[in-house]
Parts: sequence; C-alpha cells; structure tokens
Amino acid sequence: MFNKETEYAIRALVYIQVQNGESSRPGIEEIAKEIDAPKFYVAKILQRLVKQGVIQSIKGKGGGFYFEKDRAGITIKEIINLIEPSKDRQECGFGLKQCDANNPCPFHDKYAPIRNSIDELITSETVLTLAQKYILKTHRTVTESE
Amino acid sequence: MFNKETEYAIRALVYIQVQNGESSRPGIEEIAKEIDAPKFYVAKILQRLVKQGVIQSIKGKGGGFYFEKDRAGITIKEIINLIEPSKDRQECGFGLKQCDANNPCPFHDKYAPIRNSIDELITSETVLTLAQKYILKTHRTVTESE
DNA sequence: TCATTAAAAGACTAAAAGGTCTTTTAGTCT
DNA sequence: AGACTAAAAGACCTTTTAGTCTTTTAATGA
Repeated sequence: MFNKETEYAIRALVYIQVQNGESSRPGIEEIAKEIDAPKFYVAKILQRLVKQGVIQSIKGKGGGFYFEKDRAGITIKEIINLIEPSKDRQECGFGLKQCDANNPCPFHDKYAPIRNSIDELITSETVLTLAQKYILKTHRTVTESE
Repeated sequence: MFNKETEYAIRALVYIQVQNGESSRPGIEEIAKEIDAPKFYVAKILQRLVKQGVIQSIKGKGGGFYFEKDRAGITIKEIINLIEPSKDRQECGFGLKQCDANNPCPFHDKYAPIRNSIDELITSETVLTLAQKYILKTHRTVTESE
C-alpha cells in the first residue's frame, strides 16, 4: 500500500505515540529495533519529520522523540503528503490523463470506488487512532494468552 | 495502481486486441505512439510477452503483434504475475509478516476489504473485457460528438 | 568543565525501476 | 539474390528508492 519510507514513518510514529502514552520518549535505537526497520534509515526519516514539525526531539541523555500536545491527531494522508509530496493518489489505473465518469478508462467503474475507499482510509486514520488499535490488540493478546 | 511496466503492458495488449478485432496487426512504432509510451521500452516489454507466449509476433513487412485464438482471455492478474512475479498483493499495509483477522494490524479491518476488491478487479478483467469496454467507449464518443 | 549520550547533518553506496540505443535476425517483396 | 522492413537481443544509461556510515551538534549529569 505504501512505499518503504512511508511505511517506516507510520510504524515509527505509531510506536512513538504508544510509548508516549506510557510516559516514555523512545530513541532511534529502540524505535528501529521495535518496528523492525534499518536504524539509520529510520533516523533519517524521523529527522525530516522533526523539521516538518510532526514530532519533537530531545538530544542527549534521556532524549528521544515525542508528540507535542495533540499532534498525534495527524492523519495518515497528511504524513504521506509530507513524505511523498508529488504522489498523486487520484491517478487513473489505465494511465489516462483524462479519466472520470464521463470519460472513463476501462478500469474506471471498478477502480474509482476502490480509490475512494483508500482515500477514506488514510483520511480517517491518524497516528492516534492507529496507536489505540495497537494498544488494544496488545492487551487482548496478553489477556487471551493468560 | 500498477508500476509503469505493467501499465504499459496492459495498455499495449488492449490496443493490440482492439486492432486485431479490426483485422490489423500493429507494430511497435504504432503501438507506442497510440498508447503514449516510450517505444523501445514498450518493445522490450512486448518481446518478453512474446517469449512468455502471451502474444505472437511476425517479423518483416506487414509484421506486428497479435493474439492467437483465445489468448486475449488472459486475466490482468496473470499478466501482473508474469511481469512482476515476486510482487505480493496480499501484503499487510502496516508491514507485519503475520497479519490476519485473528492477529490484525491497525489497518487490517479497513484494508483487507480493499485488497479483496483489487484482487476481484484484476481477476475478473481480461485483455478481452478491457478491449471491449475500450471499443464501446470509442463508439459512444464518436456517436455523441456527431 | 569534561565525559557521556543521543539526535542532526550530510556524504556515500546499492539496488530497482524506468528508459534509450545499436546491432542482429528473420521475414517480405521486387 | 538483394533491398527493405520490422521484431529480437542485449548493452548501456538515468532516476528513484532504499539503506549505510561518519562526523558534528547539543543536551545531561557527575
């Protein structure tokens, strides 16, 4: 669904939010290990997100990454747009420049609703909602395995 | 939806089928021009599809590309699998190795139905069905503009 | 203030995707 | 046979994506 950079960004941000909920501020070493992604690559991605104001960071001992107040409410769509600003998610599946209900490509009728569902998904989900689902899942698994 | 190579392959195959319907066997020059794609790149893609037995070709004057008997009934999914054999279209959107209804990632509930719709789309559509829609569209446009 | 810690900066490399071009092979037509 | 036409083969190049590593900057705390 996403490219590697976006995928790592989402996983990292969700992990940061989950940890922030536990009053902890994870560093890259920990984040990369937990989300199973290359350390230096994740570092680069997070540095960019800090510059773009999505997250905050603190250097030195006890440092790490965290969300300021309600910043975790950022949608997945906003994150995608920050990471791949040129990507057009409304593109025609057949590759036509002009493709709509009035001038449909052979995929249009079936593909348009799918594209809309994807847009709905990335617009409705935020780092916060994903983190909540993640916590829920972890709790259920722990409970079930007891 | 697709990468460039797959996209050009689909457009080229649909164009070939449309022309075959008019008892014509287009060459690369014509195909590349009509589907608005780089000539040598399309040539490379079609050469591979000939080797893989999807289409047939004839060299020399009056030559070009064509489908044998019912070969245009090939599904889009089969074409994708020939061009990108390693691609896994059932991958988890969050990047988990293990992700299903019992062990869902935070995207799973919303993303699984979308993935299924895409699979349904590429399984049900063939070069032939796309070519028929393409012809239909062309006819309607011509009729409407008269 | 100095050692330690951890993020920031940025140069560098590797692999994959996308694209171009030349030469060879196999047909057709006169 | 010889000229011509068009696909096949394959070398080569460019851009993008993915990933690595070293050095610098800034904060902490003994």
